[in-house]
Amino acid sequence: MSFASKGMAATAQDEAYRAILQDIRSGRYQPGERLIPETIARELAMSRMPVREAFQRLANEGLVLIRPNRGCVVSGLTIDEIYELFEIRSVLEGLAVRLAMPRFDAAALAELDDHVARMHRAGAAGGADWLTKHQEFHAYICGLSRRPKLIAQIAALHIAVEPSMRVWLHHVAQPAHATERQDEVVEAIRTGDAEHAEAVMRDHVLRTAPRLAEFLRKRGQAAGVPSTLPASTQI
Amino acid sequence: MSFASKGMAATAQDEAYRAILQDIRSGRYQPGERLIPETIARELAMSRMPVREAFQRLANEGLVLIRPNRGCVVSGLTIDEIYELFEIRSVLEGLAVRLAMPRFDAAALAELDDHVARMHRAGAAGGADWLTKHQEFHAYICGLSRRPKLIAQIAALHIAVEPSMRVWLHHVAQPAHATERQDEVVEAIRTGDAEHAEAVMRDHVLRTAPRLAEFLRKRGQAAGVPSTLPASTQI
DNA sequence: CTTTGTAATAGTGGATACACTCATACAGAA
DNA sequence: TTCTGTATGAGTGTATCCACTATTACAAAG
Repeated sequence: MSFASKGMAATAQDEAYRAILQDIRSGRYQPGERLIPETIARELAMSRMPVREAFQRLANEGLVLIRPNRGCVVSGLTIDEIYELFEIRSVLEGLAVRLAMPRFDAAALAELDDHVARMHRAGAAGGADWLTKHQEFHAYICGLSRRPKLIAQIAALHIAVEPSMRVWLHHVAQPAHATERQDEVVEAIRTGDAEHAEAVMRDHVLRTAPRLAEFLRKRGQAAGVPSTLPASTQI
Repeated sequence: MSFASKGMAATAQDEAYRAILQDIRSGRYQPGERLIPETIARELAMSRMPVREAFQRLANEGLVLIRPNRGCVVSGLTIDEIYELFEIRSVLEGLAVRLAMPRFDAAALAELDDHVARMHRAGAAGGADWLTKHQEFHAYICGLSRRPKLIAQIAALHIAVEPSMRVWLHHVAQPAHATERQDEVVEAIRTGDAEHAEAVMRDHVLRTAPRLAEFLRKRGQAAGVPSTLPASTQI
């Protein structure tokens, strides 16, 4: 289930949130595109209000930008922002794998191998869901850390770069190429050395950034609408 | 200005957000306390609606928990959650200081010393604003990393533990004791070794956790209302 | 042809109204 | 007395309405 939400929407607002999130992740709503509450509300057969509240949540997660009196646009990422997200993800996933190390017994390692195998299959099949399998691989490792907030933060980071990753994978990259790197991570975990595993994971995460960035630069994209921070937490 | 928001509220919703956030940080709204939109709306001379949207934002930041049809409560942190937040903060601030290292010229180092001096003064005066000065110290270092999202995340973490920190500092701890540790960080920065500075910062951040946790355990507090993840980002 | 002022329109933020859910208190049955 | 069902009230979620803002198109002046 990777980084998707589970359960059913209890409320209209939640339903709106999920629907919009899905459409941003999948790329249906492109960066820079303006989201009009009324339109989406009609689509989902509800009123504007729950849609607006969904916007709030999305804005807090940085997926959308709300400017007062000027509406809501899907916030693309600049190259710098993508780098930054990968930097953050590298240390967080490094932490996660370090904390997860004590829980990697034989069963966990076997399951980890399964994940890698699934990734390989999805990659070889040229399947578009390699990305999903890749996220599941990372999610499995992070999950073993048993740190709910850490897991949530990492998940949010995966989601933030997902749209960019999708166009990248769709247009050029052969996932198979990326897959071989995963083995390094698995190997490091197998050594049992937590510090080492952390370092390798950091490295592994960071390695993707420049390749994605280069692709986006060539496409001239990713200069869309710079996302902004939640207005709250500024220094 | 530490981790406070700047500028004026452009919208009623923003005003509500700031007001509630302030009251949670200061401890006026205790963990477990229920927040009734109507009441707060009356207090701020506005309607329920912007207050509700403010709740959404606060919920996303983990400061508040919204259960469908059951209202909004201030979410205290369990001991485990406090540890987790410090763990996350340690790697993020470690990253921040590493990235900030190239920008620590003579001027920056001087300003850093100023921050430490201010902290010492506030601590010696038994001032309640030692915490603020301490946050400013960290914020200054993080700010030099020039990573907006990283800075925002760290700020959010500082805010999350702020209520607990306030009761701790108010009841027992002598900030002066904590202050001497800062010098280690400054010293490490002065060496110019980024890896070393990162390690020291990690250590510095983590050191606070057990002391705070022990205090809260003795007080029997911190078992308030466990905060939850944004329903969105689960694995 | 460009610039500036103005009108029309789309869209946003907020208030109010209404329907539904949950919790509490209380009455009656066991 | 204890348990269960019901009624009542507080509070939540959503829809609709209104006032205001911003943007666009267009017209008049330079």
